[in-house]
Amino acid sequence: MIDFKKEVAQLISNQVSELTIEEINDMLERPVDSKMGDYAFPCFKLAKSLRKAPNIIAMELGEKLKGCELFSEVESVNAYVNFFIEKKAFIKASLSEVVRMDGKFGSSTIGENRKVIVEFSSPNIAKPFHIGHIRSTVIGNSIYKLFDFLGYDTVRINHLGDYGTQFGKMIVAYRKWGNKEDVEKAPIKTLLEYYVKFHEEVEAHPELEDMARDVFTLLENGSEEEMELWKWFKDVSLKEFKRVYDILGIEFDSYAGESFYSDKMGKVIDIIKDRNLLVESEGAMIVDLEAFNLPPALIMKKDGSTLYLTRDIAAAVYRKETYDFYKNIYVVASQQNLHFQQLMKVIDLMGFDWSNQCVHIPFGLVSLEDGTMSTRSGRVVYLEDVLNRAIAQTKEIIIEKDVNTENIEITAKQVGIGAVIFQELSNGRIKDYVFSWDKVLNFEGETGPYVQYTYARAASVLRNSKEDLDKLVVKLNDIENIDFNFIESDAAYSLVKLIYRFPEVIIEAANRYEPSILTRHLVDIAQAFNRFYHDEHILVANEEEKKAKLLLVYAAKISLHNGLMLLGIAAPERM
RNA sequence: GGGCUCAUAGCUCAGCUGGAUAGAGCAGCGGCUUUCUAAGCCGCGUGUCGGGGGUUCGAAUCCCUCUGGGCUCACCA
Repeated sequence: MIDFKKEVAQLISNQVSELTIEEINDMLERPVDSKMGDYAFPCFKLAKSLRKAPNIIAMELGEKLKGCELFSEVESVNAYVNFFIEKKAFIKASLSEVVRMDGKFGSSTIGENRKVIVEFSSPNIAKPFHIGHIRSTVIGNSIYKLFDFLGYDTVRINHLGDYGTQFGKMIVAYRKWGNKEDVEKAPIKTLLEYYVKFHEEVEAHPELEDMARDVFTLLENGSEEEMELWKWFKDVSLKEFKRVYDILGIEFDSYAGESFYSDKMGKVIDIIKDRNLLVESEGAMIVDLEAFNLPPALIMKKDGSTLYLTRDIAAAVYRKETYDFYKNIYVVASQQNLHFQQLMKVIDLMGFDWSNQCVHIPFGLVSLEDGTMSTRSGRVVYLEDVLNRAIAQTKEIIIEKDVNTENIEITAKQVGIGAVIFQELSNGRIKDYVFSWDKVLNFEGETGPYVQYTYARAASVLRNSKEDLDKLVVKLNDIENIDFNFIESDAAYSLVKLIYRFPEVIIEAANRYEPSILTRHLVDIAQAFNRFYHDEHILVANEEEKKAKLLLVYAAKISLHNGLMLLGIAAPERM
């Protein structure tokens, strides 16, 4: 595809020797108002070296650049030189690209032969999968899809919280107050009750803590009875988690959680020792990070058992050895910023030059209207409930609107789940937010259903065109014979512009690990499409006009489809 | 107290590595369906961009400082 920005930079570069083409490219911007042009070059920086007023420079430069074929107009306004791309060339370049990519529009091979690991979701065994977990799950899934679409080899890892003293507590609690049937009926809910009770009882009976620690030590040493219970807890929990993943359509390549690394820490500790990093402090073994303005990293407890950080170091080393990753991405809450700073610093000090290939992608906290979520106090909104309620509401709307859809169940699921995921990916990751039923169940405006609806509209137009879709695309392939005059209106042209930018938006979203950039762009495309759809009639009698417009609809439809897919959202053909 | 982070319209938020009059959605009011899906489209905004300094031709954007919220700081994960 023609990179129009580069073309502009080249033109200017021919006239301006003071700046390199890269510098010019960086300086080029898109004017706030498209009436001012497609690209703008500000001349302020040249004022010093040319010893002229910026507006004079702009005027002179503008004169020299007039009359080149890719640009219909070059205009100087104040200190800016504004470029208007020749519309037909632009439309042709944009839409040819969509057709050429044959459904894969927006994808790339820039990541070829590079392995990217995305660790995400990572819930704790025997704890509820609540609304707080949606962030890592959905953001991580989208980041995975973005990298996958850009050609990277990807590995999705669910780093389960399946290890630690908490399981000592759980086993003690189960033995004291539990019974098998209850757990089998509602595993996580019941196990959580035991866990809560443990914390209540421990106030009056502090010896329970010691029991829990002892039991965990037994578990760590592979004691059969404890292992069996732990395995059971894990199995029933995973079954519940998978139910949620199925609804969301999310899969993992590996469920290697914390316990997976329990036998891989000795080696890591040896390296730390060999490097003279391990020092004793208050009975525990630490790596002193004071020189880096960080609190000490605890490697080993007084009693010799390891900690979360130790396991994460082992996990990183294991992953490097196993996958030889180009990037090792952790989609984990911002609460753990310090943890990851320490993790990466220790890896660095251990002499691994790949420590900077590990990247923590933090996100903000979800709280409830009555405060922070707390599993121990039972103040929690289950993710599964949110999803089911969104599906139920969608079903009501479908029935009320009497939508022509083959299968209400499937459509309701696609739209309901889409609404929840889209809402989650709408804003910047780092922001904290308060969960609100009103918000997730609102389907108007900048929402998932709005984008899906737009997609369904486009699909409907193509259906109604009475053209066989496959044949249509082949026909459209004949780009030379399409008269782009018919899609030069403001409404059509602004849609083309957004479609043109779609591939670069995907790259930016991946580079910044920020799916919301894509989410926002999809809303823009949907808005532009709806305006076009409303203002102009597509299935007109004139065959030439119809052909041009259908090509645009087709391009919009593919963009929306691929965009939604990258967010982990289905694109329904009817709704 | 130290570190990290956030603060933009009534509410929820965009605003890319500084650039031309700061933008959406929601809520509110008013329009638009003999025409391809009204989950739609169009119109209506007097914002100390938290306050104060600084850098710059130019700052919501970069630096400093203050205020306010969130997270976090040794044997949990």
